Amino acid sequence: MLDLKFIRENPDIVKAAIAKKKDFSDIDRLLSLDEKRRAIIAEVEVLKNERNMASEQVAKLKREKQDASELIEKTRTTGEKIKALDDNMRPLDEEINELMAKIPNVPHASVPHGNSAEDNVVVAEWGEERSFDFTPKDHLQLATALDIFDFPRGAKISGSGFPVLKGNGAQLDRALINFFLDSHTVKNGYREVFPPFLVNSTTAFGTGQLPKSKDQMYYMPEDDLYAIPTAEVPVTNLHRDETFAASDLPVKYCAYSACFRREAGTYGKDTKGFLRVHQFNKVELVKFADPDKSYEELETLRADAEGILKALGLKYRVLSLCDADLSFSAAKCYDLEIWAPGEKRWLEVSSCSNFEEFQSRRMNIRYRPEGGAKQRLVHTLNGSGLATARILVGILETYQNADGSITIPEVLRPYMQGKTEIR
RNA sequence: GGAGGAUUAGCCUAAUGGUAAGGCAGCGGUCUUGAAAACCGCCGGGCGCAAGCCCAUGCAGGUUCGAGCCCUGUGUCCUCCGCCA
Repeated sequence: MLDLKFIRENPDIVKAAIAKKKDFSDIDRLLSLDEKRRAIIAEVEVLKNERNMASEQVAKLKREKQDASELIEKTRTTGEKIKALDDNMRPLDEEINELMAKIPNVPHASVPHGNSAEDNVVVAEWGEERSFDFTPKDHLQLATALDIFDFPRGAKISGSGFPVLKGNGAQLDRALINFFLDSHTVKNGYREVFPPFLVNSTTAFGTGQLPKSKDQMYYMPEDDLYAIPTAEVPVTNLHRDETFAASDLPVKYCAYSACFRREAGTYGKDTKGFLRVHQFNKVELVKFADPDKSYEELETLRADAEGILKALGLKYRVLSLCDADLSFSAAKCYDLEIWAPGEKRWLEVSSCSNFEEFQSRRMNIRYRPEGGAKQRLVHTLNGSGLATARILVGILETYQNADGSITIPEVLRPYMQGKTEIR
């Protein structure tokens, strides 16, 4: 959520951001409602002051055992006027809140301009493309032959897009989760959290999934709970309605969770294998940062995610998303993409974003600066570190051998009882 | 699922229907070689240059001149019963 005052003072900046993100929020409508609302507030505050003073007089008269009935009668009409004005204001408040909740974040100045994902800028590339002396297969062919993924049975028990991992595939997935968590907790200084996978609507609102992306989450109406699309949602909400001391910052968490996504509207896209599924495993990194240092924190967050890819020896590149491709809540975002030699394409495996105050305003997460100054909103950041599904694709395709076996990357072997290959 | 109880600021705790008191923690200062103690100030939010005004006792309504307090609905937590890995 943006600051209404900021919108009032910078309507053109906000309108430009809305246009870029192909959003339809009506800022003129918002500002006209805001103006009406503020006029009513000015009026009603005078009346409330009148009423408060009169009530105090009544109290005084009663204490002195004097008659107050005349003043009470006079004040009755003031109360009625206040009620009428409050009633007028309620629909304004509601519509303002609704509009505010749907206005996207404004891109940071360092974000490249563009019109679509085509205009994202490659800011870094790492690793050599592996050369093959045979024709590399794609992950689905490899996994099917090794019997480590089972899509048909996943479809039988849940539906399409719910893969079953088996044998070495299940173990490899678990190895990745543990490797990610160990890397971030031991080397990178994140505190591990294991969050609930179902969250209430207030929580889903806090990180920005509600109201706009309601249809992308699985919802359990009996209990009014949502299945989390990412651990970002519960972990960022850990500190909702809390205030940090400045010396606490940055606060860094990593969390494993299963992630559930309806992927409504994407049918027909990436239908093959493990590329786009309704349930997958992910280790998420979340930071709460001093607003003056959040862009440095974004760089280290990105470096922490990149470190995993380097350790796994996967060729990757980093994109700085252009303003048109930025998500609803993000002010700036880097995507990490690995090269999949079987698919012969780049696969997004991580998004590292700075949300600035956009989420912390929704969640009321503050900190008190050094010297006891007034509380300020913190900046929140998060990034995948990483998702296992597409990493599995990258590993199978990159480390495949001519006979269809897979060499296990060295860093994962301790997590797989020292095995060196899957066959 | 049923029955009770609780809910006030970071924490703890007050307030015959009369306009949120106090303590702890924290921050700033005085004092000190340094620290502690002691003392002074600040310590929910918004608007305002300021004086000040408005809002705030889980949330939403209602009654009232006036609601932390009374009424209705609801959220959350705790305890007990039932069921259960």
